[in-house]
Amino acid sequence: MYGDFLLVKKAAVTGKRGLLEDLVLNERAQLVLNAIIENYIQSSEPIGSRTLSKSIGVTLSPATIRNIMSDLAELGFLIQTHTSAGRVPTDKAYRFYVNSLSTPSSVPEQIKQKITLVSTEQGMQVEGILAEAVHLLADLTKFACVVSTPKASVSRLQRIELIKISEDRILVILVTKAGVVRDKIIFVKDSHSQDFLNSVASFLNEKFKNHSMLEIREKIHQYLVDDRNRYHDLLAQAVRLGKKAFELNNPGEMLIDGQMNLLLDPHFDEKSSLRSLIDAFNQKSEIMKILDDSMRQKGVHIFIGIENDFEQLQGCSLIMTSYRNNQNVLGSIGVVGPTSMDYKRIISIVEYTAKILSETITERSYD
Amino acid sequence: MYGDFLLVKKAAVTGKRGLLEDLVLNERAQLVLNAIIENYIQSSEPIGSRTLSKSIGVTLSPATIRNIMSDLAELGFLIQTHTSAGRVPTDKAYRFYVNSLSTPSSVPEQIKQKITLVSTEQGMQVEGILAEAVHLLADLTKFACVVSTPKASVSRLQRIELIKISEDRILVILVTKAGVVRDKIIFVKDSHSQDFLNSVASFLNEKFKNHSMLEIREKIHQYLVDDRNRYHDLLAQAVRLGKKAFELNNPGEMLIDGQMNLLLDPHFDEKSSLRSLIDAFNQKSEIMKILDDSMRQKGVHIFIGIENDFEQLQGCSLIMTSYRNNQNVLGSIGVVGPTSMDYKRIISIVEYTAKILSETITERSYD
DNA sequence: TATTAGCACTACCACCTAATGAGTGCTAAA
DNA sequence: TTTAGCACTCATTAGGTGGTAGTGCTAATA
Repeated sequence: MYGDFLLVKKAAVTGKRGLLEDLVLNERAQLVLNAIIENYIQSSEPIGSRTLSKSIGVTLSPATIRNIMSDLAELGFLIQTHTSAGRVPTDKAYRFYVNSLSTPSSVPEQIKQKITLVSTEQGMQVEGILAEAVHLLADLTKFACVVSTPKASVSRLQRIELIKISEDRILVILVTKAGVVRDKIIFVKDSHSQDFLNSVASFLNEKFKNHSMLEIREKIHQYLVDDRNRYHDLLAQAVRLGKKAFELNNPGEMLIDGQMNLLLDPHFDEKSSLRSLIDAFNQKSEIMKILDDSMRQKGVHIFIGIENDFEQLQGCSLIMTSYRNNQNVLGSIGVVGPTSMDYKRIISIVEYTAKILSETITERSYD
Repeated sequence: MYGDFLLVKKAAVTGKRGLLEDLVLNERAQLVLNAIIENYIQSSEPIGSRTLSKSIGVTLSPATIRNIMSDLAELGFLIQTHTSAGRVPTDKAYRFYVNSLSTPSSVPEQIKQKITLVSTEQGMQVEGILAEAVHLLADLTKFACVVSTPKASVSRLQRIELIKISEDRILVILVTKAGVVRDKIIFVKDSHSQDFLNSVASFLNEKFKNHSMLEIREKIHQYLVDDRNRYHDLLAQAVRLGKKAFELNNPGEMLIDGQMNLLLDPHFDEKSSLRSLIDAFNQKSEIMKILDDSMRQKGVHIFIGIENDFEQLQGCSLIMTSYRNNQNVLGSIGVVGPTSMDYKRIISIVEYTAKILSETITERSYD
């Protein structure tokens, strides 16, 4: 009763060991599974042995296919919505499918042409470019898309400005090498003249230009613990102001576009799945976490359904990748869609968009 | 066959003239109509004479109510979805209802407590405050909410900074009195030293501080046409750079939140109305136009269904109002929801949120 | 031994039907 | 002017039917 005969020792091929990973589907089973998946991705409807036997390249009778399907179901790659219905791929099947996509399919020339960012010509800043990129991605994929703004901690200082707003408020403007301008207000006890602030700013600029925010914070900390009384007044003040200026409570932001695209997708038309989607997008911190994680490793990251740690997203698949300038990885961009998305196509589009985005931002960077 | 007997000459009351406006429903018709509307707002289901006769305060038999309803239908205040169904209010009915809401119902204390903006405590800038406000509004109303960022043209200059990025690029940072920091890059033919840019900036600051962007642009234009050769070099350069710096192609932006809330509303569950909603939110310029218009007049603006110029929004009602600092009207904020929304409640929430937002931003302004 | 044909079975779906019930409009009586 | 009564309409629901796409099992076949 086992579908074991579909399995082949992977050990023979790679020599690796594992629980299920050391077993691999035999060729015909793979063929059938892939056919089912690709068919389902297109039609969004359960697929049966009869139709499959016609659409598949090899000549296999429906009965044979039924046997294979039955075994695949037993192994957890397929499920039936009800007894007499066709089979539908599980998350496990999609994972298998995605893993087997070795050749990164290239983006069709026709779509490539659409992936261009025009905002750069309009003197727009990084956030504007990101907004355009995520909008473009949403438009092309017809799913929801997210992008995280460059992490402040890794970006390096181009310039700091201190502007006196009132007796006790100073506007801090940080320009990073990546071209991001961040501003915040700090409150101070004693009033400083604008001239004084200028000196402080130029001191900070000189001292910290080209250093990452993380480094800067460390160095300032160093100054402070070293011996604060050893420094002359300007320096002491500069360090104290600098501490406030560089400690950004800004958790990093993200832009979302095309949320509503998901509604047109047949997979999200039940009220319940809609609810969790809404929840998911309201809890930005969770999505932010995923974007952050995707920054840390190279390449495209794919989270299929149940693989998502965040429960509300377990009905979706995410495809994420990072973007960068010529110096640093800055953030990540990706799509949120149904688990039955056209992975091949979407992956390539996300990849290519990230590439164009990286190029655009690199061009824009202040190096 | 006419329902004319429901009507009373309004002329007798106000002395004004008009087409339909000089006629007003008699008291009992108003009572019935209001009851139907309020009932429908709660239940979202067509309401019949029987149920109404029970729920209404006055004792009126179903038959009588039927007569009144029939007349109201003839006057265009009610429609039937089909012959044997109850009646549903039309846009005209909602308009009537909204107009008759004389006393601006106050926000319940319980909700008032929820309407507080905390971002101001975190050194966040105006955009962050706006984001919080619109999110709050979406959360309270469970509809989609929009807010426009302060118009650059009306905001007055607090300070300009010019930062040399590369030989041919200058980063311009504009800080407005309202506390908005805007940045853009301008391209120049010949390289300038940072020192020179500092002189230009301090010249521009001195000359234009406290003036609105609109005024500044006019003045610069004046300088240019006057006689550009009459000025000495610094001034000429300053004017030329200033022209570039202050001509913002930035069309003004808006933030949207809670779009997905609309999906849970029973009125938007048909695919077609969903499509036009998605279109509506993708075409930001149209919504922007409405927000802009709402800035120009005082008070709350209500657009009910068909009253919207923008076709895609004709299935919705919009409730908009402006927010301001102590000097200027800065932008507007509002909700987009079904025509059958609880106007009384939503209006008061929008109004109160805008008030809190105005206070918060005023506090934050640099005056 | 692997594949396939045949057959019984299942469950959804689309369609029809009849019954129900909430609602209307009209008319005549109060 | 209001209301009771009555005939009528139409959406909704439940029950029943046939068709269809699918399954699982078994026995025959290559």
